[in-house]
Amino acid sequence: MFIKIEPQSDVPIYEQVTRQIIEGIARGDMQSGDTLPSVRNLAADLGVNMHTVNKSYHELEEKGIITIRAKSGAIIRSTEERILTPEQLQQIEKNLKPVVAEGMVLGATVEQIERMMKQVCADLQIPVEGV
Amino acid sequence: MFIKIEPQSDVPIYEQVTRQIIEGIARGDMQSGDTLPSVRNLAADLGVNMHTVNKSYHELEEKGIITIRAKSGAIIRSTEERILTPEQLQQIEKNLKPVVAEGMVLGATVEQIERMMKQVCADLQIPVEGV
DNA sequence: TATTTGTTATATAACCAACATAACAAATTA
DNA sequence: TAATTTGTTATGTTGGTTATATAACAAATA
Repeated sequence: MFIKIEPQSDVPIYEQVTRQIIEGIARGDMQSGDTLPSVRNLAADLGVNMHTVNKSYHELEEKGIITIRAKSGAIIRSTEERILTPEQLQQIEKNLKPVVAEGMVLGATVEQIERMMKQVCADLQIPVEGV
Repeated sequence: MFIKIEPQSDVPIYEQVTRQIIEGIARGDMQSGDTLPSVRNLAADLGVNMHTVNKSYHELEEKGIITIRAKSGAIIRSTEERILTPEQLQQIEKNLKPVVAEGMVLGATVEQIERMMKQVCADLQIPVEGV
């Protein structure tokens, strides 16, 4: 798989797994309907504990990104199933706020931050008009 | 002061303090050259421990936002002193990435996320062209 | 001089991250 | 059907972080 763990990061391992799976889906490495590797397989692959991966999968389920079928496997939900709720939109905005605020206080302009956002989108290979 | 602590948030108290001070500066509630309250005063004000606020101040210093003068006080650095280093820009982009990626996977469009970013800027009362 | 300041030190309690091991029961596969 | 694989649950341990409390120090300030 495409996941790389940085053991001495301040980001917890289970969070690293969660983020990189999300980025993998955004990038198109994985599609709706695809099955994630079993928690044991991925854990062995990454050299981490089974429960660490399991925690990540449940975080993904809580975010509404995958469906875990007990004793069967984890499946990436289709985009149709993933309807953006107002709560999710609010959550994204809540996550965005401290990042933007810090950037501004450090002296970044709105234009710079917008440029960075487009750069991130480009990294995720998401088509943006004008990129 | 303008800081409100949510004790049962999953965000640590010292992190809440850090973020709200950053937002306060971005919003213009505090300006460059202003002195932050002493760690003891702010701690008493918020009903938290001295060391919790102290940790927050040192986080702000590490981010390059304030200067702590030993046995004197903490001062908000001027925008001129705060020159955006490439490392800082990269850090902002690194912080931005998981938020944007999650939004996209949940079904948000680039336009929606850009709109949210402008909303955040508006909350921070930062003038953006066309707002 | 007395007060206020950040600093440093020590100690404690609670919680979280991560690991290890084991067993269970349902789903899948051979 | 039998063996394997699956997520689930349980228990325990280790290490680190968060947050508190208390105390003392030395420099800056009033």
